[in-house]
Amino acid sequence: MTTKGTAERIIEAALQLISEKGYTAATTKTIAELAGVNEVTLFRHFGNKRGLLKAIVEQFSYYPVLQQEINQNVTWDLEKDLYNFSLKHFEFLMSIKDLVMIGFKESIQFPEISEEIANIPLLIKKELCQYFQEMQHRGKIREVNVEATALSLIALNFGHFMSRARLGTMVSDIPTEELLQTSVAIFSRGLVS
Amino acid sequence: MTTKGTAERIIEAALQLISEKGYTAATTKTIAELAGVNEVTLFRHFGNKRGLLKAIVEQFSYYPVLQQEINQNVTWDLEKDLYNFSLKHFEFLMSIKDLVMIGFKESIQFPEISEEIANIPLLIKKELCQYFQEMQHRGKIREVNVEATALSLIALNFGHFMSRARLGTMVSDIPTEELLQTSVAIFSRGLVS
DNA sequence: CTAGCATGTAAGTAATTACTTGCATGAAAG
DNA sequence: CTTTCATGCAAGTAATTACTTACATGCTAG
Repeated sequence: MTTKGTAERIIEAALQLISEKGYTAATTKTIAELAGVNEVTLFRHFGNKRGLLKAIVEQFSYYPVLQQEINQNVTWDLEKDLYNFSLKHFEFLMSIKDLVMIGFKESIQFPEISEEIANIPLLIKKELCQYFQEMQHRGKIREVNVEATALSLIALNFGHFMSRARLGTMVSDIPTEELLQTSVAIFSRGLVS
Repeated sequence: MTTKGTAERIIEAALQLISEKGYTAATTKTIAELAGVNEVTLFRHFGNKRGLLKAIVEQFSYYPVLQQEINQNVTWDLEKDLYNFSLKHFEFLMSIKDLVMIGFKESIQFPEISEEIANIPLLIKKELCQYFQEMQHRGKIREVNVEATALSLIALNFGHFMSRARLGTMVSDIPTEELLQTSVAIFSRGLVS
């Protein structure tokens, strides 16, 4: 089907441009140009500009979260697990970087988006809480507020992601893996009893 | 002088609207309305719309960074110092929330802004590196990559800030102080030798 | 009192924007 | 071969946008 191909190309172009310039500044004309499609084709597919954004958000909500991948590779070795998770978390965020940026840029104008992107940390928090609770039962980490702990690790990874995604190497040129390794090393040492 | 008053009101209105809707979607008309000023007054003060943004960024760069405040209250008690810093860091980011948001929203369209906002973490990193180095000399923390450590703490606080600033209590309703306290407790425990 | 200066008001302009309509084309499917 | 369907192309529209010009008003300093 060539139909699906063009629609996808339009969505990709819109994703890129809206994440770069914002919803209003990304005009339907430039989106169509980038997609290599006539502007009318865009309206025939999505009705209007908001329909395009809606399509993006829908694609967003169907995006597989890294839940399974986290649970599968658990070794119950704290530092190893947290490093593996943080790396996966970081790479996941990078892979949906454009979507995350749109979410943060247009969250006030389009509240639906805020709800969608808030789902990601919520799901991850849930998984992490279960993991930390089990680690507490096993006596491998000390008594802490598991929710606050989970949120802290998420914030840590998200902070690294935002720094790299928007500022690149302007703040530091330490390789991402090394950065994550150091932060996870500190974090896991701070959790062991 | 009423002049200064109006210019400031226009900047404030622009700050709010551009941070909410983005540069393009925040029209000069709505900015003038929010400032309670005629639209032409805006152009008489700043020439054109970009001049307004420039004025915002300039105000931004003259903003006092929390450097002194960090150095003044140092007790060389790791957890106490880091909590104090994290709270100040968080409150500082919240106080310039609109500016930070503009920085992240328009960093691609207006690269000058990126450079300005990248300065904040850079300055803070420098201060933190000095602190951690001194703490290492005093034998209070173990041998770690101080730069990566500083960046991690900054990322941690920034992550908390972004979560609260954009998602509010959607992700969690734990009070900010409690969150910061937990994350700093883990972080500082992970640093002690 | 008056001269200057910041602001308001009214009106307009050229460009851009989202979106529409009508028609041509070409490829695939029956 | 013909019908259907996705797309391209040309042209246009109403609304909005950044920005300008000309003139009126009111406050303040000398």
